[in-house]
Amino acid sequence: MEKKITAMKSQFKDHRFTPQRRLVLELFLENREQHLSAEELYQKSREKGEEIGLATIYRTLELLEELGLLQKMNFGDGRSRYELVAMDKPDRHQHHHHHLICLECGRILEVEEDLLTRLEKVVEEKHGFQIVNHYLQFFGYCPDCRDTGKGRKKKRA
Amino acid sequence: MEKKITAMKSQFKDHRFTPQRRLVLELFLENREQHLSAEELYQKSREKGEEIGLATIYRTLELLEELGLLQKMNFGDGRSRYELVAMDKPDRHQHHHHHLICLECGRILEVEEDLLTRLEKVVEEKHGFQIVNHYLQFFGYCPDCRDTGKGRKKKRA
DNA sequence: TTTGATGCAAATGGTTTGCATCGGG
DNA sequence: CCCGATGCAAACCATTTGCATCAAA
Repeated sequence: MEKKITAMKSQFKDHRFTPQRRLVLELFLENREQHLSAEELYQKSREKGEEIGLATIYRTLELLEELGLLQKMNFGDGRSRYELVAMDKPDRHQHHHHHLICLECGRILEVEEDLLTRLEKVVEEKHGFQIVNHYLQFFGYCPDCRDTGKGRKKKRA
Repeated sequence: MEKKITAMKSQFKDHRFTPQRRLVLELFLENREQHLSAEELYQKSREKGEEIGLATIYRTLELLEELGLLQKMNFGDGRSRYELVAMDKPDRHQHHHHHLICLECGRILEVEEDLLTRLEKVVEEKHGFQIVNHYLQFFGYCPDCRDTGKGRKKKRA
C-alpha cells in the first residue's frame, strides 16, 4: 500500500500532502470494494483513532477528484459517494467499469465489461460530441434477490 | 396535449387528479426538451400565473415518478431533475436514451442509440443480474465547444 | 362527506464557508 | 517563515415533514 500512496502523492503537485489527505487515501485503499461517502470516511477515521474534521474530508474529496484520484458517484441515496480511480492497469482507459445496483437489497456490484467503446465511437461520429468519460448504471435484481422477493421497494443498506 | 394529459390521468388509479398535478404534467409537456428541477417548475408555474406550493411540487414529482410517468435524473448540479417518460413509442423499451453532458457549456444533449441491449445481455448472463433499467451519461465536449475552449472548468447553465 | 391533497413554515441533512489557528515545505 | 490546510461552528440550500385547512371523487 505504501507504494500506492507514494504514487498518489506524486500527483499532488503544489498541494500539500498532509496527514489528513493521506488518511483519506488510506481509507480508500483499505476499502477498495466500497463506495465511501464523506460521513462514512469520518466514521472510519475515528474507528482508526485518527483525527480529521468533516469539513476537511469534504475539501479533501473535492481536491482528490480534481487530481483525478477519485471519481464522484451518485447512487440516489442522497449523498455523494466516491471511489478510487484505478491507477494500476496502465494503459487501458480507466473510466470503463460500471455498476449494477440491486433494487431489492441495495447492493452495488461492479462490472468490468467494456462494450461501450463501440457505442462511444458511434456517438462521437453521429453527434460530433467528443467523449471524455462516461457513467453507466444498471438497475435490477442481483443473483440473490432475483428469485426471492422480486419487485418491491428497496431497502438501501 | 389534452390527449396526452388524459392518457396520463388514467395512470392515476386511486390518486386524485388535482389541478396542481395537472399543472406539473403540463409544464413537462410544454418543456419536453428540458430536464426540469423542482425549483424550475415552481418558477415556470408562477410565470404561467398558476398557484402551487414548492412542497406540493416535490410531493407531486415523487408520485409521478412512482407512477412511472417521470424519471428522476442526476446531472451532478446538486438538484434532482426529471424528464417525461415517453408514453408514445408503444413497444420499444422506454429506458433507452442517453445523455451527452458538455463539460464546457453544461448543455445536455440526448441520444437515441441503443447498442446497450447487447451489453445488457452479456451482463445478465455473466453476472446473473436481472436488468430492469439502465442509466447512461457521456461527459465530454459538444460540437460547439470541442474546438473553442477545450478543457477548463464547466459553467453549469 | 370523507379522506387524500395542499400550503405554509419549521425541521432535516448533506455540503459549504468564514475565520482564527496550525503546520508542511 | 509563509501561505496553504485544518477545525469548528455557522451558513446554505435542496428536500422533507407536521399540521391545519381544503377540495376531488
